[in-house]
Amino acid sequence: MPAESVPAARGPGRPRSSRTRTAILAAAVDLVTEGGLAALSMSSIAARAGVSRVTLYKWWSSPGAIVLDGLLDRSHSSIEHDPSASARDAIAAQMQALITLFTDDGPTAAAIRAVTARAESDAQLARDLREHWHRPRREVAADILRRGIRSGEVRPEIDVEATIDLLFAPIYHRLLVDHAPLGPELVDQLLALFNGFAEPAPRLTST
Amino acid sequence: MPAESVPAARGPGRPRSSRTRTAILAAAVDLVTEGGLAALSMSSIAARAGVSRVTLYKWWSSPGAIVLDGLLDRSHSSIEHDPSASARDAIAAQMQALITLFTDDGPTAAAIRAVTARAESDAQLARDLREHWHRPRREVAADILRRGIRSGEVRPEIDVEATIDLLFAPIYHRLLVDHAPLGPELVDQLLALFNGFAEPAPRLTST
Amino acid sequence: MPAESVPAARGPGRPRSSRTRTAILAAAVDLVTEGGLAALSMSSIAARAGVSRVTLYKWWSSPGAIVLDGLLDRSHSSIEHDPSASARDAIAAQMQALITLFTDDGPTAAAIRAVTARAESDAQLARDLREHWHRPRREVAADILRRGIRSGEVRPEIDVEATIDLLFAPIYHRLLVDHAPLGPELVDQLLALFNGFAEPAPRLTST
Amino acid sequence: MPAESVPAARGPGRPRSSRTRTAILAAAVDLVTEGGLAALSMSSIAARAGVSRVTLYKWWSSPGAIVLDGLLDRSHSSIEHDPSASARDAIAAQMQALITLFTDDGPTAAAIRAVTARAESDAQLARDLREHWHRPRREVAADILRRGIRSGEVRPEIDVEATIDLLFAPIYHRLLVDHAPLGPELVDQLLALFNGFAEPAPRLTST
DNA sequence: AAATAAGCGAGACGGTACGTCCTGTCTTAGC
DNA sequence: GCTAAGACAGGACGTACCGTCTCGCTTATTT
Repeated sequence: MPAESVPAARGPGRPRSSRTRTAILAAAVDLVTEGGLAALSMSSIAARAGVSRVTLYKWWSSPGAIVLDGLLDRSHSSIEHDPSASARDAIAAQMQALITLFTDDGPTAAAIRAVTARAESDAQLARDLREHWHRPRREVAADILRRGIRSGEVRPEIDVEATIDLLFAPIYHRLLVDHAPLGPELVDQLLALFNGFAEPAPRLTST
Repeated sequence: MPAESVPAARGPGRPRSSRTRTAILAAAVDLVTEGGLAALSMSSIAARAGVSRVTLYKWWSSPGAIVLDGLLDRSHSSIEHDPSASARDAIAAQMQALITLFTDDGPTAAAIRAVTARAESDAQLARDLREHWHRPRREVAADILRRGIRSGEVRPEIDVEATIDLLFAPIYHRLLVDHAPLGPELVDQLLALFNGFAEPAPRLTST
Repeated sequence: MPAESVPAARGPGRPRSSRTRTAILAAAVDLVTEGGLAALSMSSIAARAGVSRVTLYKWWSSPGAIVLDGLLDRSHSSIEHDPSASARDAIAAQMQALITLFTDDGPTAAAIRAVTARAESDAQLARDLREHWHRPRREVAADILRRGIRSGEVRPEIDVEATIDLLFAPIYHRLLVDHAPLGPELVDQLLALFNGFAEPAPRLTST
Repeated sequence: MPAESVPAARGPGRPRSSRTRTAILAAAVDLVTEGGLAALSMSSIAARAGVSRVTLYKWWSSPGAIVLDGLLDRSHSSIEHDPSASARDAIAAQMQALITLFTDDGPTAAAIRAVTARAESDAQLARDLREHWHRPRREVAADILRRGIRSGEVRPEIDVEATIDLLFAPIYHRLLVDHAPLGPELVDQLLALFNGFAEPAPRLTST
């Protein structure tokens, strides 16, 4: 149930109202921001958006799917990165961007928390979350790391997937469990513990 | 809503049935193992345990609280460690134990997933989960690290909290998001990326 | 789904609220009086009675069943008759009573119309209507006729069932189709066309 | 909403498809035969007829109106009678024809039952049913009775409307309430109880 | 041949009702 | 005083039909 940008081939029949779609996504994100998952139901979204419940069921299968769509709509561009930066700076920028998103953009943080929670009992939603949120972001990070390996900035023997988990999972973990504050200093704290970047000296010998 | 071990002051009236408590916790864990959060409700637990719904409300405030109680009952002993081991071995053992718990003990994995999900919209449950599950385990890890610092095995400039997140969050993240398999090899993959252990010999010999 | 007068054996559990039952039956009859079948739904009855829809489903299976119950509650006594009257007078009284019920008691007329209409597509309701409304009334009429036969007032060769249809069906037909006014004069008009009563002369020869 | 036989003034624009009308009426009657009123909806008729719902709304206002149209289309000719027969035979023939229609022609019986039921909450449909089904049939019966009065076969003091109800209402009543079988023997049973025919010989000889 | 107009299918949409399930509370009886 | 049984209001679920509203295509008549 990802966000579709194609406006459909335009056959017969009344065309889908774009105002409706927008209102629904906004209502879902607003509700989840204010009251979390508990405030989220097909009924409450429909009421808030001024829309019929049937219209919701027509296009989405669950409240979680709507929130995920709203989430993807509002933050799809955050995964870009500067190709000229060093691997370390690029990874740090990604981590920083994620933390900023979670701390400065309340709706996004609430939406991620809610969708992750709902995914526990909704396999389709779990799949969509993985495919449309985590996978693109992990691929960007993986690209950065692989480019760093090729350029000698990153040690070639690292496990890329484990590295991404090592650096990014703590951010999600703090967002979900809230056992410690989530702030910008976390980036440096984590990177200081990571030994995947090659030291200046050995870098000359590689390549 | 943590597990109470004190048998209550024993006033007048019919004493609380321990058989009932056991049956309720077992029913909750069974249900969550079979069907996740979706299968879990006060009604379904009461039906499975052969108990009145009112009894549940008398002692717990939500299905999540019951599952958490069941979870704590069945795995409270898993956080012990051998004081004679090296810091690295002790940390690795903790990580390994957690992974084993999640991969070999279906009920525990299901319960953690469910309680974490429910905690998104239940502040009290979130607090109990942090206090009774995460905090004791983090304290054990913190002890190991601090002892390592004192003995010179662990670099003293590390941030202990960030270190615990770095090493354990990936395990929870894989359990929840399921983007990559959760297996015993993850321990070595993660530790290989961690530079917090002071190494007598030059790192170049590792590989 | 007939009206139960037995107050149930009184076991454990909260006893059924009699106020609720009364309010539901009244609401159903009121609604059908004001707007006919179209105004009648489980939802509208529940709203009018200030009661949860679930409570309705607990005790009745359809709006029609509720109206029938209300109907039986309000007019169960109308089928009595004076055993000392002549057969002709007793039958006339029954016919008159039915017409009066339909013309003077709007709710009853509306309820009978609605239940008969709904019975077209609800076999259980049709059965209940036959058993609890029509059958008792037909039995009273049959008793009168059979007593008349024994006393010589009624010709013995008549078909009792056909006679009851002949005399009473026109009343229901006018109520339902409304092709001609339903008034007290109909009783004499119909009886004037009926030849089932024995003439005064032959009466002496019988017995 | 009666059947129009005039092919319309033929203005500009695409003419109405007669195939469509036929398919719709057939679909409505089929549905009502199979499942009664409950199976009848604008949606189900449209689906069965392979037609758009909008087309239905263009020409009819309700499912009941469609069924009535279908009913009138299929049985308009059944009210003719032989002018040379006696009044008694002619009335008996009308009664017999109605019973035969209801017992041998399932679709017609189902349609009458459904339309009568729906008419309870649809004043326009009730009017159309009276005007286009009952009134023509009652007029034929009234003609027979009035001709009988003129010829001396029928007693002049009878109330014609009441007589028609007396003889025909039982047939509709049995069709709707189904409290007793509807069969050809009913005609003689009813006529034997009717004293409206002037009899030359003394009634005692009948038996 | 083009313009005009109605018939008609496809599809979106708000609204209402359906019957079911779970929640949290309350009321009774029994242990 | 713990517990089971049960009644109840409230609210969400997912589905069905309602009636209305665009659309775009088709089929005819009129200019």
